[in-house]
Amino acid sequence: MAGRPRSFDRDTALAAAIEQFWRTGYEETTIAMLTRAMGVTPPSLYAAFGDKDRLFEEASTLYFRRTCEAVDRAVARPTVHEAIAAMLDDTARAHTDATTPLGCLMLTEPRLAAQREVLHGRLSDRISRGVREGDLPDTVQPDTLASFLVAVMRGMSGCAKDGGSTEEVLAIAGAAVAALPQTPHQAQV
Amino acid sequence: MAGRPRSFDRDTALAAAIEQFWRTGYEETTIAMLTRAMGVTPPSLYAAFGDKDRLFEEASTLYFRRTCEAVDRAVARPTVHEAIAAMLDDTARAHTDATTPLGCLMLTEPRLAAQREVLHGRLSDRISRGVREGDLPDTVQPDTLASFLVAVMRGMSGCAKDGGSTEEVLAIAGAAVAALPQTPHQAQV
DNA sequence: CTCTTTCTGTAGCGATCACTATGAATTACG
DNA sequence: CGTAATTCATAGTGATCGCTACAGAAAGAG
Repeated sequence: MAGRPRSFDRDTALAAAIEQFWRTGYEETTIAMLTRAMGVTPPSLYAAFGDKDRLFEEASTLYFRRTCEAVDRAVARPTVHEAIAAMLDDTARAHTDATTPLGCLMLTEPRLAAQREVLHGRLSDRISRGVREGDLPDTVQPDTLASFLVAVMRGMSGCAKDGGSTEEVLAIAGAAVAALPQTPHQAQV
Repeated sequence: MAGRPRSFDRDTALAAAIEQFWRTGYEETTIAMLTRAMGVTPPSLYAAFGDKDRLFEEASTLYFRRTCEAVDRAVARPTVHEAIAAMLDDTARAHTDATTPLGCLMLTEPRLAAQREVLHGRLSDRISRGVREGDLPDTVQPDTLASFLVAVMRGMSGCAKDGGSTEEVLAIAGAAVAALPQTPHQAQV
């Protein structure tokens, strides 16, 4: 059951597909764009990845996994304030990174609401822990603060897509961090 | 130089076009969708509005004018905090209004960055006035706070488009309002 | 070598894209 | 009325959409 071997690297092609979807979104990305970006003809694309929907599914899932890793790394900081500051700082830099498309696929693509829901849950969990540990006043509603943070990151992504500089997106992140509720014992800087 | 009169109301058709672009964005909106929504055949559409680009231009400009009026009304409040709170509250309700499409065309559509820039400028001006009048500490950078507010509103629009409830979007607005810098003489509630 | 299997590029499928040629229909003017 | 002007609906245009039939090419198995 052997046959002619594939003439391209599947992972490399998938990475190119991620970039293309990232740049132009699901709907505006055509198969022609993908085949050009991936260096593959249509039949090879369909044989290796199924159809456009399944390719997007695979691409966005891999993108999501990487994003989650980055979020987890930031969120592992000892205090909530450090965690959120690190996450927003990373986010601002990633959204304006010159080596990748602008903004964030997960935050931008309409059909990835489920991924955003997962992100929201992770943030909510981290915030809950912060409240338990006294980093935040217990008047804070983790769900609400998590929604706020997702909204801010989405706004940062949009700003980056509009051509906003790293400094401008970082400033948005900074404003959000400065906005976090402080516990009474913390100094207001 | 008379001729057969137009059998549809141009303003009504334009309103329908606004709704359609609002719901599905420029790129994903097809002429077929527009003709159906507007109750007009393609030749009539092209005769009355030019091509798809010019129709979108006209539709988005009218949408923008209305949005600006709402923003101006909110921003006219005596203090910056009231102004921003009113604007974000209105925004949250508008984004989840059941009688209109979800979210905000101006904040969502990639090609309307120029309109967002104008909104940013208005907010920046209002914030500058607030700093001059002592509503905000003079450490506040109007540009940055305006960018932050635009980002939050964009995030609210995205949340609404994802199906978020009025309460959830209002909560984001509330979190942003609570985040506004206070002058020393103001009580921290 | 042949046979089977799998991948390759070419070329094209029907559907839909934005857009329009055409001629009948409907008005005002004389 | 007749004529000019304008809009109307029908029925398409070529281009591109996602996707695939087909036949040749490249591998292992015998």
